[in-house]
Amino acid sequence: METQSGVDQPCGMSLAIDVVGGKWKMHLMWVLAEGPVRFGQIRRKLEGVSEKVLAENLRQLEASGIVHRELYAEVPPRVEYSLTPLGESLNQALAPLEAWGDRNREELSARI
Amino acid sequence: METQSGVDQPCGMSLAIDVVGGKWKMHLMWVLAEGPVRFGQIRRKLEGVSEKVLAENLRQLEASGIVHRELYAEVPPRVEYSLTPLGESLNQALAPLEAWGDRNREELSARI
DNA sequence: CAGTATCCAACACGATACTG
DNA sequence: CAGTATCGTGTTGGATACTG
Repeated sequence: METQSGVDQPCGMSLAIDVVGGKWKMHLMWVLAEGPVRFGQIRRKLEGVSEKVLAENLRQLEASGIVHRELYAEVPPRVEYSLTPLGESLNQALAPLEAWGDRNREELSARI
Repeated sequence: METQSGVDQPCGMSLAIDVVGGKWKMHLMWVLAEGPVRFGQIRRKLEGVSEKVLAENLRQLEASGIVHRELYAEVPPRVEYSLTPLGESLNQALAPLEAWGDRNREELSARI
């Protein structure tokens, strides 16, 4: 991750982007929003992501205080990921952006 | 840019990220929001960006229909960049995310 | 099951020089 | 002034094999 895009006084956007930037974190938020999920479940929902990258992204979101990781001492091991309150608030803030993308889906798909 | 992060049915977020992803486009939106600006002005406001990268980003935003490029046939040449209506609407959608980053600045700066 | 360890490829970014 | 052309580099992501 490219922490703090070299701009003078980091605006809120910079911080947000540092948190959810990259190819998968946004999709991850989308999956996590539906409730606690296990590692394998996420992999299946986010078709195309490698184990390495998924693990990395989860660690980063965890470090940012967005995701909570609950390890159950069982055999076989079980781990559940969920959003923290901060993560929930981020999801709220993300909603308008998603709505925007939906509203302009036609126009954008044609151009990108 | 990483168009269409390989997920089945692209959610609105994917589209939005494809548009404003990368290190500089968000900051660019921030600068453009204040009104028409010239290439050199943008360079000075976004300290650290190279001419090449700035030009690339502007071209991409232009292609996405977010930015309008107005060329004045003068000597020396003058070019002004501004937000299109679509760009303005994107800015609106971005606002909550920025507000979120501002609200949680303390907490995030410590973690990232 | 839930990861970690490696290795590799693609690409975004950066620095610099040059042009209409 | 407003770019384009080139070249080099670091980071991100992908594929695969292996482990507690």
